[in-house]
Amino acid sequence: MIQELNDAQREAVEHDGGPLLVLAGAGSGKTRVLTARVAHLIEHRNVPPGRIMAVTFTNRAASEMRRRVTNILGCEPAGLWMGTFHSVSARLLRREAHRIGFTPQFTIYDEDDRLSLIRRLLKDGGYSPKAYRPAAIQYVVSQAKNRLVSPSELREQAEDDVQRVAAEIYDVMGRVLREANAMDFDDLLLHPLTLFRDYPDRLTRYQAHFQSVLVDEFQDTNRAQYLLVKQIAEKNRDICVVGDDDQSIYGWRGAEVRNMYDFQRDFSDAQLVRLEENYRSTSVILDTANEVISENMNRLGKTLFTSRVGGDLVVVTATADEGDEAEWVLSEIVENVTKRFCEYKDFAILYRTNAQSRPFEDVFRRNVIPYQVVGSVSFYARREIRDLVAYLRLVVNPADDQAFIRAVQSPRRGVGKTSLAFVGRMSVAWNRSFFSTASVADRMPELQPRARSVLLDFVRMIERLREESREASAATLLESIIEVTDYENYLAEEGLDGADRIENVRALLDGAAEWSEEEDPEDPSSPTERYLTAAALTTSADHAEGDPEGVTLMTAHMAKGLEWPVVFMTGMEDGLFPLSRSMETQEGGEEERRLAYVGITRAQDRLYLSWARARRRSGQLMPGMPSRFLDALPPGLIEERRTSSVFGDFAKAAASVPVGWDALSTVNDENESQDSPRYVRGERVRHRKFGSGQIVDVSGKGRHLKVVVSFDEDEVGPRTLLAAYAGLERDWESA
DNA sequence: ATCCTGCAATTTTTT
DNA sequence: ATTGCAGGAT
Repeated sequence: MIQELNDAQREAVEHDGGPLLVLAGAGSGKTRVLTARVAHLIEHRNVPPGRIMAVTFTNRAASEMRRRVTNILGCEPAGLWMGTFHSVSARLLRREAHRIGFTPQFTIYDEDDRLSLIRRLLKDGGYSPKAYRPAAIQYVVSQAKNRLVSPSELREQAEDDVQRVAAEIYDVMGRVLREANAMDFDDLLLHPLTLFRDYPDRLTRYQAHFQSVLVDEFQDTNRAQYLLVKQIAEKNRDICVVGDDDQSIYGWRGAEVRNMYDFQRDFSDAQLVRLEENYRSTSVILDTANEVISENMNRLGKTLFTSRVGGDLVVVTATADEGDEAEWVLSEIVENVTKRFCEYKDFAILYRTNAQSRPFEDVFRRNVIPYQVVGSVSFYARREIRDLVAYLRLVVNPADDQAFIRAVQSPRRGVGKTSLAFVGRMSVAWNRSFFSTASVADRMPELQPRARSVLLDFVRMIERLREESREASAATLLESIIEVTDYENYLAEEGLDGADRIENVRALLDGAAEWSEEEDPEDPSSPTERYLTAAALTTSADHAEGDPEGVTLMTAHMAKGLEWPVVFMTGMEDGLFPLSRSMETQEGGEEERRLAYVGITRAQDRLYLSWARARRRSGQLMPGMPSRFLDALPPGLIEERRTSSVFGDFAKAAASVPVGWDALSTVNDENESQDSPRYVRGERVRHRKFGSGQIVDVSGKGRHLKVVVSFDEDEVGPRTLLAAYAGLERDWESA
């Protein structure tokens, strides 16, 4: 059943035989068009699902689209190549791996793996990670890859030392990754291009295979991504790209809006369809959005309209600080829920940076309001999860040196820096993996006898697991890993912290169990390999923490493509939104404006904007001025408010701030006692994990403030906590 | 030589 | 919250 479509939407859905560019404004039914088109291809043009490639940018968007296509068709479209660019590429590369010097078991290195690899390579090359920050090197290399710049080209272009070193690391890293049978995120997009260049018959095959190609969020594609879909679609020329230049917010990741112009040049017969009717927002909200975006110079230009004329005014509120802001948001939500019969899940709180979620979480928890945070700390980033995944990776791909380095040291088994460094040197000398080098440790008299036997035991253990892996699912394999490493005991020895981690391990097993069941005959890779692919490509953004029926908290970036009846855009201060770092270039400035536009257009019925007169950033109290995006708003569309705290009710403002920030100490020492919440010996506090307790000692200042808390729970006892990270609250109940 | 403790740095946005 | 480093204990 195809839902009702307007003329432009129908044109895009049913357009047959040729390239199609859909300029889809915010809320114009873009996802509906894409899903309807996929369903249309399958149902009415008899295209087998396995010959359709539909790529999106986030896993969320992909699963949403799959859900909706399933809904329209009434059954799961088996074999459909639908997913993120990275996951679709990974699937393709697993089949073709051997042609480009990999095995189908190749590992995907995530950002953390790559960063620690860069650190290792810097040291091997004799560069100090202090002088050449790995993060900076990684950024330069990644930008180069995204722009299809080779190591030698980067070296030629290099303007400073960092870039020269980056070029060298880029060069070395390419070889090291290949030897480790591993690819990083950028490689997933680049290797298909290499494959097609070196094996034109492969390109011909995929060109013939894919009858139809669809691309969502086309404005966010980088050069490699565009070339990939362009090449695949060049033969059949049935390619449909959907995008909105006003919502291009990933320039920092290499996205080039230019691809939208190039599409029209490369496919000169491309049909252009504009979706300009907005079905989401009231005209008040839409006019506000248009006002904000209209100040940008570089636009393709389009006019959005809505039939939902009028609507509640946009509320712009000045608050005292981030705690006051959070309390104000809370009170508006509570009022809306009681008076307007909204549900908590109708609300979203958007912010520029992840760090801003904290005050909201504190206030919601204190008032027992259900909420979910999307994308703060990734499940897969936790130490215990990374440890176990490292074992899994090593079992599947023995050349994965990063996995070896991690697994062999955790749990501690007596292999330390020195032994590991020696194995590393030998592995470079012999041009073999760490694992294979370790397997002949008995022939290395330079190693301590103890290290020798430990390494051999470790190698044997992994090999036994590899034997087992032929039969076993990812979940069973993980269970074996946990058993032979005695991992739960290792965690249990860490005390209460460890108990929490054991819970996470159980969750990992549950997640892996689901993967083991699915089987896809089209796909040559084993369930375990596919599980690892998913684990590597699943980011924090895919996992919401908390109550799915509650208020949603996320960054404005994450919100793209989503909508809520009521949206709060918070932290609307100059320097924060727009972020000052981004304002260094004109490009960056325009992108911030587009980000604001994205945020505003998420709202269906009501939009709130708020800013704080002062805000603690990295433990420092910073004065704030309203965002320049607020200046542009026409008076007729907005209602200005301020919280009572703004009128000098400092006691309330100070009390509303989570304890733990000794904020003013560096700004103004005299006012310290007056304005900054601080810890007092004897005060009762509560910790998320450890429960309630009493402060017995305080030391340090600013962001280094430390407190010793004697917790009531006997198992926990006294603990020293870094206030800035502990997230302590005042214990109101027992106060 | 390994491991433990304490200190410092990290975070703007994400695959 | 995690990681890596330095220095001291084992």
